[in-house]
Amino acid sequence: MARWQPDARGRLERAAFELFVEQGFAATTVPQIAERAGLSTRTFFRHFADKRDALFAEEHAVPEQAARIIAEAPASLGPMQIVADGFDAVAAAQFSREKSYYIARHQIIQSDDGLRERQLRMPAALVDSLRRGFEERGTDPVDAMLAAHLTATVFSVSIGRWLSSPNSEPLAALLRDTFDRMRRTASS
Amino acid sequence: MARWQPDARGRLERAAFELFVEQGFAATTVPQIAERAGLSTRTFFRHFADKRDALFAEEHAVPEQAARIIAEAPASLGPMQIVADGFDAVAAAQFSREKSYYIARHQIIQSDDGLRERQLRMPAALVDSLRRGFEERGTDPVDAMLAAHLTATVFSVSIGRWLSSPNSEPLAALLRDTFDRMRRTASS
DNA sequence: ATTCTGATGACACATCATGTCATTACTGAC
DNA sequence: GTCAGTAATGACATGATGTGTCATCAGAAT
Repeated sequence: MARWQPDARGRLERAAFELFVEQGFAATTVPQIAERAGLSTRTFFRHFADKRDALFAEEHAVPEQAARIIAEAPASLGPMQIVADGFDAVAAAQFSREKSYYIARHQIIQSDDGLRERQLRMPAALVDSLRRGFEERGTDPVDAMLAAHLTATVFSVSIGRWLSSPNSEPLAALLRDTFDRMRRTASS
Repeated sequence: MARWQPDARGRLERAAFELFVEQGFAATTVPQIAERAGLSTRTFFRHFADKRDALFAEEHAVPEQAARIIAEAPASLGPMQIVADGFDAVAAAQFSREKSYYIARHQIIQSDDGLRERQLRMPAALVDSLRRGFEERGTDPVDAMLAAHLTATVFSVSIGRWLSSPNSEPLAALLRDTFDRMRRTASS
């Protein structure tokens, strides 16, 4: 038998999410989270840089998948062609929990300034990952940065549309539609 | 004679900037900033929500000017036309200090995770301001959001290019060039 | 004169975040 | 088998952050 209960990080994540739902983000303290997870406060800070981080444990998944897709794309394709072809794969692989979870999480984030700010790191990390991927294919740095920003915009706007209603269209359809509208807007 | 020295907020801003340059952001404490400004720690937190905020005192200027430009634009213009016409005015009104100041400030920000995250609020606030402005003109909400993101992208990328070298082209030229390249990238 | 207002100081306090050392189970070499 | 090494955790101390509350005092309003 292991000395400690397994999955300390996961227990902390779940305890934090539960407490944020029950009491709100600002009203829950790190010692409370640690206690519910059966761990010490110090251990919480070994797994997360701060209280907000417990809500962003999966933030690396999208940038990592994006980097893989770009690295594996045929050399003949330009950045925006790769992106257009990748939407379905990302939509299928990410956001695999129940939609109500993402909506609840979104509500927590919107309730707190610090969390809203923290969330801005997600599109920023996606831009970074995309830009690096495009640059490694030889794309001009400015063009790579622009393509990265345009792609992150499509994701941000699509996810916003997806979360705006429990009955919205599937994310993959929203990504394609937002991409088309982005192109039309850019050339208007 | 006034009871207190004037411009407490400005003195705090300058003291903070000096100390960040001298010692680095992480190594300077709020009591140090307050002492150099001749004020109490409590007064610092009356003017700024946190230590990082002292570096972002001017962050409202660009979104406010953007809102004004949109509100005053002829009703016949679409969002991207307003934006294309507004670059020169923004470049002329903002960033009026010595360029070395913005480069030094940029270096401080890049040196600290918390500051990098804090900086992400600037394009986010610009997106918000632009989106609201476009929506008030009757633009479809999704199109307004997309036009806002595209515009913020042009600003972010242009400012990045401008700060990347002390001898870069003037910001206004970079804005126009980045805008054109963004349009080409979007339709590639 | 009196009252009101607004900025500041002083103090207390909870929380956050980190440094440091001890503890304990698991691992692997011998 | 034993023993040293490693990794995760606990325990404790501490500096920094950020806020609530009340007092103080100059100038404005009346």
